[in-house]
Amino acid sequence: MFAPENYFNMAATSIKEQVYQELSRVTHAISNPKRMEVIDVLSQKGYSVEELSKEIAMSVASTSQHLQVLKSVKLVETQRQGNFIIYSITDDSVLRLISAVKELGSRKIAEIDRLISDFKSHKNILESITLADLQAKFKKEKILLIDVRPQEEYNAGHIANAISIPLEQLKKRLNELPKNKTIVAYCRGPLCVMAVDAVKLLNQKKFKAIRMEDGYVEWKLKQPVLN
Amino acid sequence: MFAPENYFNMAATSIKEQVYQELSRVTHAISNPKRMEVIDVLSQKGYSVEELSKEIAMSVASTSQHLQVLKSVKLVETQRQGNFIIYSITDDSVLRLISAVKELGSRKIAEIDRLISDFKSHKNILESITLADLQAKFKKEKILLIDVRPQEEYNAGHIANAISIPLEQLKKRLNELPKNKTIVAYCRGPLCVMAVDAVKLLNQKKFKAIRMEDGYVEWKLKQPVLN
DNA sequence: TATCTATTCAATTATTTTGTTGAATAGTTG
DNA sequence: CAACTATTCAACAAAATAATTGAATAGATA
Repeated sequence: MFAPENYFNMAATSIKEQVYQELSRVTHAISNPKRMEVIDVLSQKGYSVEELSKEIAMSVASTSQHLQVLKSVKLVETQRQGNFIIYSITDDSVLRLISAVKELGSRKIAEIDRLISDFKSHKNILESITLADLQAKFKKEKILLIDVRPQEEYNAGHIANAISIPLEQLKKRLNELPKNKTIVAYCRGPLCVMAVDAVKLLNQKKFKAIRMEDGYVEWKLKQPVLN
Repeated sequence: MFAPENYFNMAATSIKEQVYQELSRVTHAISNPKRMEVIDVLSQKGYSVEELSKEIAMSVASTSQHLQVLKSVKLVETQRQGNFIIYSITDDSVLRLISAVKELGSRKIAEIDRLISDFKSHKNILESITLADLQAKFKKEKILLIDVRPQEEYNAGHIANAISIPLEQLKKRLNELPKNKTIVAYCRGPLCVMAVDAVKLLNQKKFKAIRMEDGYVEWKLKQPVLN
């Protein structure tokens, strides 16, 4: 008896359904605005529950609950450091997933376009370059790349050849910067304004400074894989 | 007064929150097993609501509702054909998103590993190659690539150089196939068993046949972008 | 071992989501 | 223009989710 249809409809269907069930657990985990934010925040560096709860403006217990959800589908992992439990992104496949969501979201949802243009006009964001532009620029002229995020985020990982000057220290450390090079400032990514503020201050002080939209995460995803 | 912190905390925070809100609408749309299945089914070809409701075993009204959710975040789009409204995937960025979810899911969720190994042992799936293997094989030996999905799915798009022999016609069309070439059969992708059945039949009839795990979607995502 | 503290669990309530049924709508075809 | 039909809307009940508070736990330090 040759009944190929049966193979497909018998147990396969139910296994297929179970697979969809499991896969949707992953997307469910990032289908909540707060959890989305958590992933984004953790993309910069590891956080303890308490520290994270401040960053996302939410009670410790709720933060913990969200983290449990993310952990149960292995989007984040834990590691104990003394009294604290540090949560971080499991690996780059998480970054790729979030990046795919962002790409689709910002390309497809009119509302996001509107929000981003609101954001930009509100912030008076003028010139800015991307990672691709940066590489081209590197070849043409002398450039100093500065990372204006908080020191801990720089320590957790940064773009190659960037030096750390956290925004809050910038004003006091102007003497460290050259006037004959173009200064490129970056921070967490397209929606972060630390680099905007840095560039504003630098231009005011007669430095030649521009902002890079992309941040550490965007750069990291473009690096060749080592292992 | 230089108070950079304010820039970040003022309106930016609320815009940031709104962005997360909007982004999570995208992931929410695929955070339901049925909608996940819908996207997967639509990845093969466009479907009318009624046709789709049969494929996913759900009432027409519910199917329509799920489609509205997917449409509202532009994951699917519509096009009228006579009396029917045909739903399809908007573009490749949707495929990339789903593919990122699948990668993360199958790499991270133990449950999915278990389901897939259940599936494989149940189906007695032995040898199979991937897309990468196929290209290498093409150079070394004579190969005939057959697409055993239903005719309409082949018509909607297929791997280059593949010929269409739907599984249900295979037995009658054995005379069209060569004995001196290796026959590679593919269908919808890793979890579809049509190619398994095809290979079983072909081997039984003394053809030299193997199965390719990847399907049309996997192939399409690897093609260079044209526009 | 005892104490201290970060984190997690449990119980609760308000809100959202899901799938159904049956009615309404819009668009096509004759 | 009338009849038909695919699709969508509306209303409902059951189930799941989110955020809070306060209690419990597990691990580290002294």
